[in-house]
Amino acid sequence: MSKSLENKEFGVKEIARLANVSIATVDRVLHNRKGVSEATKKRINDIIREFDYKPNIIASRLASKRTSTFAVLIPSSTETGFWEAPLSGIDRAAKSLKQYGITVRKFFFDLNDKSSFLKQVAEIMQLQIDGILVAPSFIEEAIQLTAICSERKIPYVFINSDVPGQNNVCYIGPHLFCSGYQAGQLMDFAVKSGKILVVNVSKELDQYHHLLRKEEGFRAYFEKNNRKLEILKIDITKTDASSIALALDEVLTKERGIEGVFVTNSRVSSVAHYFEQKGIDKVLIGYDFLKENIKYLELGLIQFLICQKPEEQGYRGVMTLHRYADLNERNIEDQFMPIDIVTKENYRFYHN
Amino acid sequence: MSKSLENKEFGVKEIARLANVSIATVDRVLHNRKGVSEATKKRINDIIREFDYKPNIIASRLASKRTSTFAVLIPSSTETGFWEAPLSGIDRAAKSLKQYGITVRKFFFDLNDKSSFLKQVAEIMQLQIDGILVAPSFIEEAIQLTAICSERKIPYVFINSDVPGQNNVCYIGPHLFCSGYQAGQLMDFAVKSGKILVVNVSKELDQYHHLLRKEEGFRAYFEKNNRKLEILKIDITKTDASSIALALDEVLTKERGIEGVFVTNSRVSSVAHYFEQKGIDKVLIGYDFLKENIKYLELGLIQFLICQKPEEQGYRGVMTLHRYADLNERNIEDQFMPIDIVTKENYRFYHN
DNA sequence: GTAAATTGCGGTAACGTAACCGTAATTATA
DNA sequence: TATAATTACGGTTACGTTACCGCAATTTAC
Repeated sequence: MSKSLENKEFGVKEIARLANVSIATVDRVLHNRKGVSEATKKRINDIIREFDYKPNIIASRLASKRTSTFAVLIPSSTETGFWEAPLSGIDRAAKSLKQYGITVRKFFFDLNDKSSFLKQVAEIMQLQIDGILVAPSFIEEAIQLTAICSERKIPYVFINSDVPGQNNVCYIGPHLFCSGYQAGQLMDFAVKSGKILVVNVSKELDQYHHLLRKEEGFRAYFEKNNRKLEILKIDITKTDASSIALALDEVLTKERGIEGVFVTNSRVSSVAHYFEQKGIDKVLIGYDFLKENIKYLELGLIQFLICQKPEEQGYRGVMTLHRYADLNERNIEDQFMPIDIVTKENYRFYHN
Repeated sequence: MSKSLENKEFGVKEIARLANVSIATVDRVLHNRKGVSEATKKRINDIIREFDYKPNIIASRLASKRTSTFAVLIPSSTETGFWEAPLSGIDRAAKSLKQYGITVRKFFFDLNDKSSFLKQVAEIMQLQIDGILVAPSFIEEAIQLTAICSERKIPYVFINSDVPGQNNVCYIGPHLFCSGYQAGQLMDFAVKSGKILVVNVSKELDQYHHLLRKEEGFRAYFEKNNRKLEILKIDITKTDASSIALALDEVLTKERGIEGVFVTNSRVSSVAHYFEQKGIDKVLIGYDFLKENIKYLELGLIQFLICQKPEEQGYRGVMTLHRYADLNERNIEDQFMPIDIVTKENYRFYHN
């Protein structure tokens, strides 16, 4: 409500006055366009540094009418619906950046089809783009993308899964190993004796190594803490209910005394469904705040869900591109999501 | 990097043209200042509605040089250091709003001295303020504040603890009952038999009823789930180590078979310290992501900490004032913080 | 019936930055 | 040496909104 009165703000005009040049020249220096002699450039830069000039980004945006456009490349909504949350975070960020003239264009690929990824990349490259937020689900293909981006000097941020050493702005997503480790501790709390079963459910080989990292973390917990429980595992490479039932039937009849089950991804609801059908009561731990999972959490068939803020991943992803491309921030750090423990009692308050 | 070319943006100029008036008149209508006949006002408003005019807030802020100032009124850093986190969130928000000409002024009161609260209120009221973020630790005094604010039409947001029915913009903080309920579930997981002890540590009567709400939630869990554990409780009204040791000594010698201890606030580290000294090993659950607490979490003396994003409370508090006062949002909902479960295995990733 | 107040509105200068256009002065080219 | 190209800079408009100043026309007061 109040006006800033005293504010003889220090701006280009003042710099120009002090340097005995026009504001046009100051502007040229600020955007290091050419047409300024080294001498005046130095003079101006000295003043800028001395007075720690910070441009008024409001006026800047108004004058330039500059609009950034970012591309987002993520899987289209999958069976599990996992990507709905990041998408909604992306939309939230897009909405709040819209008023500053920033546009977000969304592109989707099919998780079952690597070529669809490259097709979308080609599509994106047609456009004038100031940055890309990408889920590098396919490693080879993701590396191809980074090559193109590097050539065109387009910054890119990885979301949800990482491909190390790719000169990306940063990574935003879970720390897989540690989340598995956390699952180990929870399992240890809930199961006092008996065997434990690790279940990996995944059709895609590319996804499989993510699951493995979680399993490694899970096992590491028991090792580090000298818990000598027997840990079994099965890989289920089909995701339909009957395939899962079959696989579980087999292992549960063969192996007696399994008290806890750890599903390394959001497919935990399938296992819960199976338990419900068969009236089995075991400690069940899995991943992700999905409707189906919450249903079984509520029913008491799932004890813990580990969630990693998928919505926020999307939001942060876009915002990070903004910080890098529009606000010129550099040295942006990787952003590991918290390892949230969601239970029957706190899920209502969970911010995805 | 690209410019918005086609954008013949629909603005006041266009409205003026369509309504056959000057932009000055449009501006008068937009800010419903007087000096416009009912007829033209209607004409302009119709156009505004028809074309769904949205003002360019960039230009608006540039032209108006309007700067908001918000006051923050929270406890000065306490023994436990709890308020450092909200404060850092407040600073983070202040920093990112600064470039838009928004100032945040911080005021602190002493949690042991109600009069210091009112003194700071008087201080604030000297200033031109566009909103207040306040921790209503003292109920009576907080109500006095709201009365003054209502009179002066200053909006206010409550943080960390609520005083219902005060016409505040919204409340931002934990849902105490539910967080206690969650603690109940965790305790139930970790303790299979034996008695449970609830410990309330607090000097201030005003704070005590917050603790009670958590205790109620805690007990409610066991009741709802038909767990017939015996739940004992003690109130400790002094916070020094020896007072706490004395009280715990007494109850632990009198009552045998206590397996779990629930401390209803961040004083849990004091209990952990006592356990460490005496070599006692029990399940210990408490509150808040504080250095001391994390230390004992790391050492395995505390099993679970329930945390409610104090940093984010501060951040959201300021941002909410901004949304209300600057962006003119209305009907802002209460923002209950998630009930985060922090363990030895995930605290490194916790975003406070 | 004249003076004073009020109403309704238009013109326009800011706000701080961006960037186009023009033009001297200098340098390169023929 | 005349002409073209380049360099180095200034002047100025534009971005969309705000808000001040001012002026007719109308209404009210005396």
